[in-house]
Amino acid sequence: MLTAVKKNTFRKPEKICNQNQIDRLFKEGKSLKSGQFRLLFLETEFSGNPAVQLLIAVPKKSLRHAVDRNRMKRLIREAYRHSKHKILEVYSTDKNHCDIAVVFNGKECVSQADTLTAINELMARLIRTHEKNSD
RNA sequence: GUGACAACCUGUUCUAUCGUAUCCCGGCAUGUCCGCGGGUAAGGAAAGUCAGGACAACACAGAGCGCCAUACUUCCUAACGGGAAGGUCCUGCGGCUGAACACCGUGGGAACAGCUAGUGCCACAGAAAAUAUACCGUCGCGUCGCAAGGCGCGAUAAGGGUGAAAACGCGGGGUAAGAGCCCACGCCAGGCUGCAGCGAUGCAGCAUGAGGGUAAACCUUAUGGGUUGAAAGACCAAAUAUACCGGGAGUAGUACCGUGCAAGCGGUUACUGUAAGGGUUGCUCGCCCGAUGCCCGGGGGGUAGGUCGUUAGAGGCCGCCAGUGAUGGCGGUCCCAGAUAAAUGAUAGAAGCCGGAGGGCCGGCAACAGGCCCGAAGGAACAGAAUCCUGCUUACAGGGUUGUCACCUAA
RNA sequence: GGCCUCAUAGUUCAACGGAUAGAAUAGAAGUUUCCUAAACUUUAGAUACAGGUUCGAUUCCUGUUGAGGCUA
Repeated sequence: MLTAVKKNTFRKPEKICNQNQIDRLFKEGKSLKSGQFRLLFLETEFSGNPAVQLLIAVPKKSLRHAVDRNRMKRLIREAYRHSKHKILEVYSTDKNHCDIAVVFNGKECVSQADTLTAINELMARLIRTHEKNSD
C-alpha cells in the first residue's frame, strides 16, 4: 500500500468527474491564492476512494489558444504529481476526504519551475489550515 | 551571386529518468487490480466551421405560391459555391510603327445570365439626370426705338458652363437656325445564313434595331434544394407521476335499449360525419388522423452512469498506363490516434539547422576588397484530434525547387 | 462539439446608399456662488479590421478579429 502511494502517478480515480461534486466544490469551497493560481478546497466525509481528488481548470478568458490551455493543464498536473504525497498522507491518516480545484488566472503561460514552486506553496498552506481546523 | 515577389514541396531527430491513454501478453487476490513486459499515440493547416457529401433519426399522395442558393463553356468528381482546360471582356509590360490604333507575345483580374421584360433610384451642382420643363447662346415672327438694342411669342440640344455620368463618333446633305431629321463609314446589340469548333465562341455575309448608369436595387429567366445534426441515434443499468392549480375550445346526427303520458335524461353497439385540435417541418388548397380525450400557461418528480456508433477508409505509399490537365485505371505493399471534466507531457543530455561575437589561413610591402576554415552567446514559427471524408479560406520560423524582375561581378 | 446574433463618442442608443455621422449622459473650460450642487454657455471626442460593388458605403457583398446567446 505504501509503495503504491510513493509513486508519482495521476490516474483517473484522482480526478473529479462528477457534476454534483464540482458544483458543491465551487459553491461551498474555501479558496487560497498564490500569484496566478487559485486553489479551492472542500473537506468531506471519507468515502474509500483516494483521499484527495483534484480538478484543474484553465479558463478560455485567460488563455485563448487551445495549445496554451493544454500546456498549462499539463504543467499543473505535473507539479501536483510531484508534490501530492504529504497531503495524501495527512488526509488518509485522518480518514478525511478533500476535493481540490486549481484554477489558473494568468494571462500568459508560466514556466515549469514557477508552477512547481507555486503548487508546493499552496499545498503546504492547505496542510497548515487543515491542521488548525482539526485542533 | 544577392535581394524582392509568385507557385509548389517540406514542416527536426535520438537517448535516459518520471508520467498519461489505449491495445496485446502474462499474473492471481478476477478488477475502476498488478507488471523496470511489448506495440501505437496529434497537423499542414488538427484552426475558421464557409461549401459539399458519407452516416443517422424523423417526415413524405399531390398541386400552387413563397423562401434560399447558384449563374460564359466543356470536362473532373460520390458531390460542391471546389478544381482543370478553354472562350469573351478589362488591364500591366514587351514587340511591330516616325508615333499611335489594331495585331502578336507574355503576366494579372472578372459575383462573366438579363437594365433590348417591367418598376425604382441617381444627393450636391446643373437649363435638363431620362417622356428633355431652354440659363447663356443661335434663329424666325411681332412690337417699341433714328440706331445700338429692349420686350413678347415661338423654333432649336450644334456650342458654353455643372457634374461621377449630358442624349453615339466623324464627314456630308439638309435648314431660318438646328438636330440620326436623312445618307455613307464606324461603335454596339440580339436575329438569320454559311464555314470552323463537342461547346462558350470566332470569321464572313444579310436584313433589323436602341443609343446614360445601377440587378453585391426590387426583380425576370434557367437549374437545384424535405428537416435536423454524433449532445444524430441504438441498447443496457438506475429511477419513474404529468400528481395538482388556472384558462380555453369541444363533447354531433340516425338507429336500438331502459325510464317516462310526453319533452327529456341515461346507456350501448353499429353506421354516418368531422365541429375543436393535430400532421403534411414557410403559407394556401387538398389529403390523413381525430374522443377512458385536446390546446395554452404555471408548477412538480426521476435519471444525468456504461456499451455500441468509433475508426479499414470516396485510406496511405510505390510503380506502370491513359489524358494538354484536374483526374482515372491496373498491379504491388502497409494498417497508421481514438480521448470523453476530455490522453500524446516534464526534466536532463546529444546530434543536425539558423545565427554569427571573435579567431586562423591563402594572397599582398602595407591598407582595403575577396576566398576558405574553426566557431561563443542566443534562437527554432503557426498552432492541439473530438463521427469521418473532399475542397475552400485564414495563420506560419527556417529550408528546398522552379519562374519573373532589380542590382553586382566576369565574358 | 453543433447552431445563431451583434459590433457606432468613455457609456446607452439613433441615422432611405447622398452636406461636416445625431441625441442623452459622462469628461474639460468658463459664467454664477463665500464654496459646492443645480442651471447656463462653449468645447474635444466614434462607424472593429481588410478588400470589393458603386460617382459615393455606418448601410450592400466577401473574408478576418472580438463580444454575447442557445443547445442532453
